[in-house]
Amino acid sequence: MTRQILVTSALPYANGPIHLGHLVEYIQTDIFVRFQRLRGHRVGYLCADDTHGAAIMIRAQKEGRTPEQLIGEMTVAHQRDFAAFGISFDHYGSTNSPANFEVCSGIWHNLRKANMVVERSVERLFDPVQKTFLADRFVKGECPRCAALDQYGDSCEKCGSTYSATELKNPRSVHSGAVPELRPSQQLFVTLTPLQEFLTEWTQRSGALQTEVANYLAGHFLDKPLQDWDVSRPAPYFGFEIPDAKGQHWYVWFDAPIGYIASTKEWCEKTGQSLAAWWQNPQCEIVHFLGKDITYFHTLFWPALLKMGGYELPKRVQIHGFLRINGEKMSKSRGTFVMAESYLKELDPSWLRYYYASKLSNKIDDLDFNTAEFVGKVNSDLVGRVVNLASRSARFVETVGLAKSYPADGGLFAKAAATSEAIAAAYEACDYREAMRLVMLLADAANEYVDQKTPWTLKKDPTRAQELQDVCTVVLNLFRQIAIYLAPVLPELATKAGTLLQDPITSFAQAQKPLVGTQLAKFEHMMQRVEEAKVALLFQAPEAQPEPAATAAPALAPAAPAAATADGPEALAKEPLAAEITIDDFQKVDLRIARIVAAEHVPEAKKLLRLTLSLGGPEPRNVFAGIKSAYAPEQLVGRLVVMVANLAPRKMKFGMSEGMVIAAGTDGEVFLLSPDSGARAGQRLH
RNA sequence: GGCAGGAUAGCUCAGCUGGUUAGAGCGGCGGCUUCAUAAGCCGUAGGUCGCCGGUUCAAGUCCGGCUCCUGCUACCA
Repeated sequence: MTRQILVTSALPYANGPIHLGHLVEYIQTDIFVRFQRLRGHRVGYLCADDTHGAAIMIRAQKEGRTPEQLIGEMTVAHQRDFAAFGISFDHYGSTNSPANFEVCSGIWHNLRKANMVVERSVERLFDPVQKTFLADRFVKGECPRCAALDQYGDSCEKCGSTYSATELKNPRSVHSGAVPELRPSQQLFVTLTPLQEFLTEWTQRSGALQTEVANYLAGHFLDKPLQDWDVSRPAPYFGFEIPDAKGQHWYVWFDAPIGYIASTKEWCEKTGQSLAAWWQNPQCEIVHFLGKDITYFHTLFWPALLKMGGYELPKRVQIHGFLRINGEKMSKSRGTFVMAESYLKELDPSWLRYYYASKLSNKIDDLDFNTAEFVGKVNSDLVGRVVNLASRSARFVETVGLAKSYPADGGLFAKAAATSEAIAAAYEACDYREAMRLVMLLADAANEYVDQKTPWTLKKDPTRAQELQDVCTVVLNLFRQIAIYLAPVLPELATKAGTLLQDPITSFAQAQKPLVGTQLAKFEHMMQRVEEAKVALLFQAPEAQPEPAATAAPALAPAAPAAATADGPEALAKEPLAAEITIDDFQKVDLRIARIVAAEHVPEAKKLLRLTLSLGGPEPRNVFAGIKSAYAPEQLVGRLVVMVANLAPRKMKFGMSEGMVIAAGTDGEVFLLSPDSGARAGQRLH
């Protein structure tokens, strides 16, 4: 039976280029899509750029252009990278499209009709010093239930009760320490509680989710009433203005997943299909691929939107883990944040497709890119075992072609044909690792056969020409089967195999019947070996890159610009400048040079070190600093740092913290500041 | 600390509803071959299946406890 399958990959954010981490997902999805097409199913593979939100707006501002210019440039870059890796979208749209606005409006209309948009003026806590509304987590006070001190505005860590920030007794702004005022704020919420039962049922019993994911949702969100979802953002905001709420915009996470539908809509209009046939058809299987970081948007909010919008829910949400590089998190400073574009300069996309396939399973585990393993898999599996089959047989029969009828092969072809369904089941389950293992076993068997039949000996005896042709016919057919089974992963190899054997590979079913009597095209190598040095170069830390000559690949030199620094716009884009302040504001902050006289681990804390800081005077300060990940206590003792000396003392789990040490860095990076030599502890910074 | 997952050969991982001597690939070691992109084939050595206890005729597989690791989250004032 022909199935109809709509497949999506998560929409990449238009704020940065595609990197190797993204590609895990797009390659995983593309393999699934190509597999389904080879099985003869009707597939739509849709994606788009995710373009809205404050980050895009702010970045465009900084770069002195419009958000539209920024996202226009980015989508070109994204699609170029995807194309280079063979990602075979049927259509690639943008969330900033008329189609998306239309679909968003339709869903919004239904939410309104169902009274699921809660439009209310909320009394919220406002910081009169910072002049901003305060999120729950930025207010602390006494728990209204058990009167525990120093609790956040959303829940009490002592008694576990939840409440709203306005219920806190003696609230304080976490930013300024000021007493917050109550001020009205106009907010639009989508309330999910009417769907709580439906979502519980769907997540726990539909079979659409991996079990870890279902458990995560059950224990994290569905065990208590789902909170209303704040979907409005006041101007200025780059996004769609909400049609019935002047000055308010849909939050980017509202319109981003809807982009799946909008992209489908554009595709349908372009190709004369009906959108309803894909999104409102219970026979159509909707499959989403995404990373674990965006699980909850896709398994709670998104199903709710689909349900209310009158669309079908996904049959499957396939979630994968993150990419790690040689056992570590990807990191810009270590040079492991490798852009797709950098990879493409020296390496073959097919290699990465196969490598990821050989590692991917149905689990949410992270996937580790190991340089040595990558080289091994490409050179041993692909070149040594698979492609080599053609190399060691095709040349013997270049002039005579394949035998007229398929010779006896001891059941090899039949056995490989019988493996077809097991391989297909592994692809279907996204257990590509298992699929690759099964295929490599076939390659092993074929290589054994070559060894036993020694075609090179047959060649020397003209009377055994028929035997030689028979043996090569067998080997080339076994090779072709493998190329068919690998076609979802390695479409280019399939094309080359089709060209060599003068019979294009278009279907998985072709593996069931041997090919006979065709002529052969002139033999050409189908895949190059990879040099380890080239792969290693990819992951070198930025400062090491200007010296490629030290490696075995001197030809690479021109590619790496010998930049004097690694400065770039990323840091600023990630954390935009704060609102302007006056000199008076600045002078409220008393920054001092301090000497670390003692530093020690806090055994129970994951991120904190306990520092004893001297300002030169008699009373040292006790400060907890979240720098454990980057500094060992021994290396800190004696050095000078900058501290906020007049910060209100704060009671922490492990004791009082009497100040704050200044450091730069995001995403786990930490860089302490040091004064030039000559500065003394206790001196103020002006 | 809370939640979710994991811990099986040097490395990456399989081991379904408990059942004979625990598997694969890579790597190591030894040999064979030379058609092929220094590719291929054969053989071999490696494991107290994290720890403790329990259920059972029988546990890597089930139950309880513990240790460690990963992710999310909280503690980065």
